[in-house]
Amino acid sequence: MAKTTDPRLIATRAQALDAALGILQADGVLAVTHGSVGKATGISRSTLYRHWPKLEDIRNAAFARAATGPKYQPRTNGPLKIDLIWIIGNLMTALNDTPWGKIAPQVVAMAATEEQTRSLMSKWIEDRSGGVVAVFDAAKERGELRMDVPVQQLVEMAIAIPYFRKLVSGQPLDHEWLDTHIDMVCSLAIEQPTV
Amino acid sequence: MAKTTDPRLIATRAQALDAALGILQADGVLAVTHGSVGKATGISRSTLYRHWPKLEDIRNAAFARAATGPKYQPRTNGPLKIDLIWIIGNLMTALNDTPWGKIAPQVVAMAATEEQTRSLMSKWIEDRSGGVVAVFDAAKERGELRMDVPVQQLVEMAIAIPYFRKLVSGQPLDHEWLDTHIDMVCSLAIEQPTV
DNA sequence: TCGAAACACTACAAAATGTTCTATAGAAGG
DNA sequence: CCTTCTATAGAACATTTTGTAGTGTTTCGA
Repeated sequence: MAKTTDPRLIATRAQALDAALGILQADGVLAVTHGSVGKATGISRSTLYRHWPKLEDIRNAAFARAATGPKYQPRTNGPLKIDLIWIIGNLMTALNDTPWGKIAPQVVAMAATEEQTRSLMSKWIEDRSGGVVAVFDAAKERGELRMDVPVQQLVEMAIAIPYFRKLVSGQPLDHEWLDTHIDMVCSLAIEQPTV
Repeated sequence: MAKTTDPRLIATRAQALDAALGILQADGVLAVTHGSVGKATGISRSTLYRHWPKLEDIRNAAFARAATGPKYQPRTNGPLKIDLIWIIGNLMTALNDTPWGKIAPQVVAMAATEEQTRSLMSKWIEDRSGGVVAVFDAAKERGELRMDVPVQQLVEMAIAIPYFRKLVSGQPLDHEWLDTHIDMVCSLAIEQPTV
């Protein structure tokens, strides 16, 4: 909260949140408490309470830490298919291999009852979909897109399906899937040549 | 567990699970405990412990109770668009207006760490997608479908997007959305007339 | 060097958790 | 109607967790 450059403070927070993130991935958001983080790190509970007075605080902070990562720069040179494979491939990697992917179900659940968590999730989704919007907008500018399908709907489709597989159906997100997924999106988005 | 016809037992379980479901919707899965359910119903903790010895048991039972509902009979007469509006409209209603929709985020989270919850969720999804599969299969039989898009992918697309809106993006599932969504699915699924 | 802040440690009250025991009330069957 | 079995309520208890407060020590920054 209070901005400080004190290295002790910074180190403590980083250490605590790393541990919290680990617990989050291993045992779910229920298991993340001042007590469990203290036990995992050796940081005393009183210190943790001082940093994050409420339970949601430390949990949200752990979520936020998971959300930090490289900013994804969309390719928008075209053609659409290549750009999409790039940006959705990045999303796929994030869901498969980063902490965010592992804790996504926990975030979704807590977002249902916690305003702060919900805004954190919205922000993450917005960042992601922003890249995809850019890709489609560029394609539209190049005249690659059909006019009768709104961009927003294409974006939602491109993102919703990998999320659904990750959160709900549990089906794999691999390169084979990625290809067919992108093909589907493209066949909907691109002006069909009159055969 | 032990099958009994004792009306006391049946009444107690029903009462407890109804309360658990209410707590689940109001405060999330964290809040569902033997203590909270006991306080809400007047049932003593010892009784609740006897019915559901572990915490996950009572939570899973509440989830299962939320999943009970009318079996959705898909229309498969055709045309595809009408059938889809029916079946996806039903899904929309379920997500909007039934307990399942309200607790879905909690189920997703617990499924990440609890095997039993995961299988419960899978079953629900399977039931749902089964209806949609039937719709597309019937359309295929009627020759309404393009041959180059696999049915499984169409099903996933039809279902994933409403789930994504419900769980993640928080955008509304209303009739206006339903129409555009179905249009999109159809335009992908149906043989385009050569204009 | 000195003050301020971060930290560890302890103590403690309150609540929750899980288990066990007893007594009572209701159900089922002869 | 009587007997047996089972479900339930309630109390008691140990254990753990949670939240707060106070004390002394260490470390940072000026």
